Amino acid sequence: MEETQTIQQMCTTFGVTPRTLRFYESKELLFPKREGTRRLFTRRDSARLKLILRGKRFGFSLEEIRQLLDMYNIGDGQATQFQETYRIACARLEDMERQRDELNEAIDELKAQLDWGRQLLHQETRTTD
Amino acid sequence: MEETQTIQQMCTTFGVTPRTLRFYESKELLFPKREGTRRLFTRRDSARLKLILRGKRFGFSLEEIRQLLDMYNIGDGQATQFQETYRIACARLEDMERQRDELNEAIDELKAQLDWGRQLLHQETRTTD
DNA sequence: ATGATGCCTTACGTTAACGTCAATCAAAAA
DNA sequence: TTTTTGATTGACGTTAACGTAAGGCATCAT
Repeated sequence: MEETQTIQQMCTTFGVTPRTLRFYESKELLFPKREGTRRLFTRRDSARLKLILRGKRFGFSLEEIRQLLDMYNIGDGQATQFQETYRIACARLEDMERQRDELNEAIDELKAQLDWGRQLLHQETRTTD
Repeated sequence: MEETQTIQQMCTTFGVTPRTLRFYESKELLFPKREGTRRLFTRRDSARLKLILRGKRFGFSLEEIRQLLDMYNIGDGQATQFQETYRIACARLEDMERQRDELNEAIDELKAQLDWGRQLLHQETRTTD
C-alpha cells in the first residue's frame, strides 16, 4: 500500500492539468516515481502540490516556491546553503506583511468607492422631475 | 500653470521607465496631452499612475486595473455599462478579502516555519558531544 | 552649421507558466 | 488480435508586461 496516485487522480483532486504536473516535475517541484514509464505521485507530492498552489495564490513565482519548499527538506544533516534560503523567506515574509497591510487599506477604499457607486445606481431619477 | 510633467519627470518620481508610460498610454491607462509630439502628463495622469502601481502590487492585471480606474470616471452623466464594471469590482473585492485571510494564515505558518529554522541554525552542535 | 541630447514611433525580443498538437507506446477492452 | 483508451515525450504556440534596438525629428550648446 504505497498510497500513490495516478496523474489523472492528482488532476481531479487538485484541479490542474497533466501538463501542469509534468511541468512542475521538470522544474523539480515534484518528484513522482515511475511504474515503467507512468508517473506515480506520492503523499509527499500531494503535500508539495498543495503548498505550490497556495504559494501561487500569493503571487510567489514557481522558482521562489521551489526555494521555500526546500526548507522542508533539511532534516537530513547538512544545512548547506540553508541560510540563504532562510534569508529569502524572511524577506518574503516582510513583503507579505506589507502587502497584507496595503491590501487592507485598498479593501477599505474600494468599499467606499462601491458605496458611492451604489448611490449612483439607486438614484430614482428624482432630480429631473 | 498647467502643472504638467515631462516623461522623465514622471519616470523619476514614480520609478518607472519611459517605455512603461508609453505602454500604459497605448493600453488606455494614461492619457497625456501633447506639446507637438511630446507627452505632457497631467495631475490626473499622476493620480492614475499611483493607483496603477498600487493595483499591480496586489496582483491586478493591467486590464483589471483599467476597469477599476473607469469607476472614477462616471461623473459625466451616463452610467453606461457601469453596472458591469460595478459587478467586477464587487467580485474583485471578495477575492481580495479571501486573499487577505489566506495571506494571514500563510504568514502565521511561515513564521512558525522560520522559528523552526532558527532553532536549526542555533543548535551549537551539542548533540554530538 | 554641427553634433549631442532627448523624445518619438515601429517593431522585434524576452520571461513565466503553461496550452496544444503530433507521434509513440502500452495496457485494457471488444 | 485489432481497436480504443490513456500516458509519455518532444516541440512549437500563447499571453502579459514590458525591454531593447533601429531610425527619425527637433532643440540646445558650441
